[in-house]
Amino acid sequence: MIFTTKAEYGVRLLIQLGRHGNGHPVSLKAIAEAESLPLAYCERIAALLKKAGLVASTRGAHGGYVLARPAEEITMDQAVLALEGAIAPMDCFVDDSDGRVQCSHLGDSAGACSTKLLWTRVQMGVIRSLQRTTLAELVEFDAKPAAIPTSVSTS
Amino acid sequence: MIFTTKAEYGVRLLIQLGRHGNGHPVSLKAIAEAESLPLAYCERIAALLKKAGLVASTRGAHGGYVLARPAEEITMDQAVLALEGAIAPMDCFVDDSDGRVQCSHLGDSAGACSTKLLWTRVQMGVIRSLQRTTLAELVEFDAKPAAIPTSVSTS
DNA sequence: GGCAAGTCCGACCGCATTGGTAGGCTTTAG
DNA sequence: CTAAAGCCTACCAATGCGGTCGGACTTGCC
Repeated sequence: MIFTTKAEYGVRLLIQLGRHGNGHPVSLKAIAEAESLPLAYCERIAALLKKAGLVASTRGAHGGYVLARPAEEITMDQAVLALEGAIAPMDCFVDDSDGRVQCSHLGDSAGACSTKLLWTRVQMGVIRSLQRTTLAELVEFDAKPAAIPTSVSTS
Repeated sequence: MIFTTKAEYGVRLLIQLGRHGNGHPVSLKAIAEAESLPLAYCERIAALLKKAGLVASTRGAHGGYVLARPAEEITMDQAVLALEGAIAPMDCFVDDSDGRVQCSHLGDSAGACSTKLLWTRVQMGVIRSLQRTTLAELVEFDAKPAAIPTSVSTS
């Protein structure tokens, strides 16, 4: 059970955009170098974020990307949904509208998914955790990493 | 972000064992037929559950599997951990002892994982959702599926 | 106008994992 | 002794992921 690197890179990308909170855009090349990520791969990820309306782009020379909204209004469930396609704990869950997904097993009377209850709870746990985290929070955490006692010790 | 079918099948398997709550063991063949799952694959999954001490097996004719503990004491985080290997939202999280996993990126001073905060929260959300669900609950849900209003409507 | 710096877009590729199968062993009730 | 069951190892096809390449198109700037 893991998110792919799309989510990881995409969130990192958003954080970088949040740090350079000026008006003028930041090029992907600069971000890719700062995070040491492959540029071509970042392009595809940025496309996902743009399609979801989280970032805006200006083309041509001195172009680049900007956050389409203030970092406080960007919650991580929007980001991960855009990057990962869906937030479902099991592949029998199919997208319904957006974010909210449901089990798509044969609903024929008896039986159904007995595991549906479990995966639905897990899904809600994930989505709520993501919703509670804003981009602004991550940007701030990135700025002063030593301040917060997260009980996650890096050996 | 999905669990594999190991988790799905494994939980289904546990539920079946919970339903036949008698003393004498149930053969995998019976369960595989009841859930229409490939038998050989179920064997490997049952091995995972056994290694984790969730089920006990008796070999030979009329043998099979039994829950090693009462269904009320089996929480889903134990099950999923046994089946899936680890409960980590990102593959840069490496297993620490069991269940609790941590980011294993280069901890060299500046930077570190700025996304660590996010994935840690998600991980906690998943684990808490799993811990709150016992096998007994799923068995009961399986018995009377119409009684609980889960807001998950099967169209 | 031309050039360089950017975003965009599609095709392609190696690799690891997943889901599943096959076959053969060992154990044990009847 | 035999059939029913657990066990165990090796194998295999398909999928998706991470990543690359090449080429468009746009645009500021000299």
